[in-house]
Amino acid sequence: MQTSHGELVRIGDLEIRPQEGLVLAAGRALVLSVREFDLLVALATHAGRVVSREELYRQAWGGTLRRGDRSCDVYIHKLRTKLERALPQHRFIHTHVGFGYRLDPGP
Amino acid sequence: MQTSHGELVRIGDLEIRPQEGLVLAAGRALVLSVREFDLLVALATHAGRVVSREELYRQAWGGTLRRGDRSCDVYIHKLRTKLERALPQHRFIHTHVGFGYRLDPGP
DNA sequence: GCGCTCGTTCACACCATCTTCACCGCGCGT
DNA sequence: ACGCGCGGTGAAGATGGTGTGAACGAGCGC
Repeated sequence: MQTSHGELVRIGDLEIRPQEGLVLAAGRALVLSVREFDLLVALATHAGRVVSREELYRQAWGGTLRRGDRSCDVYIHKLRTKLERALPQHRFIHTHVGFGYRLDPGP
Repeated sequence: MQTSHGELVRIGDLEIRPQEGLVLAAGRALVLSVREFDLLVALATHAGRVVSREELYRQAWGGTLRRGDRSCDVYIHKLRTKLERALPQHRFIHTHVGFGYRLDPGP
């Protein structure tokens, strides 16, 4: 997938710069792998809304999510870990069982 | 049942987004299970009118409601609980004994 | 080759959900 | 008062979805 589209995005204390492949958490740079970054961008472009795994996979991986493929879940976990370490006071990625995930800066 | 059809629906302070499986109560995301969500959508598509259990079951579960099946009642209760917690000043789901339920934003 | 990161896949644990059951109270007719 | 139908409510058990750590191999730079 292309990671170079879109403009600067702000989600709470998160600042995503798709053009540069850079994420700032409260001003500090977050070290993300390509997949992690693409997944975050996919979530961010639908911020506040619930996004299905299928959609996330399309955007971050490209192609169709095969049934049984857990890559998406695993990377959600990796993202959560890094976001939580960077901004412990927030909860960004919310699970909606049976629907997907939602990016939203919680208290 | 399909949960992906239909446009945005507003019932009082409730905002239902069938496409996403998301419900906003006064702007805040409401966490609903798939069944709860489908049931709410079923009620919402007939908002203001009394809907029979049979009809609700058809829409939210698919298939025919067997006599003795209380699933519908149980999930009405779960929905009520969550709606009441989110918007205590409203009473959304009204029981019409012998007929069914009606979704309506009360004071 | 060696060490490293990354992406994928697997296995297992855990938790939300769904169904069903039991029991309760209420209203109604007898 | 009694029985009965109806709906409210809590809980148990089964199921399935999700969280999470680890193993594995590919690729890359040294």
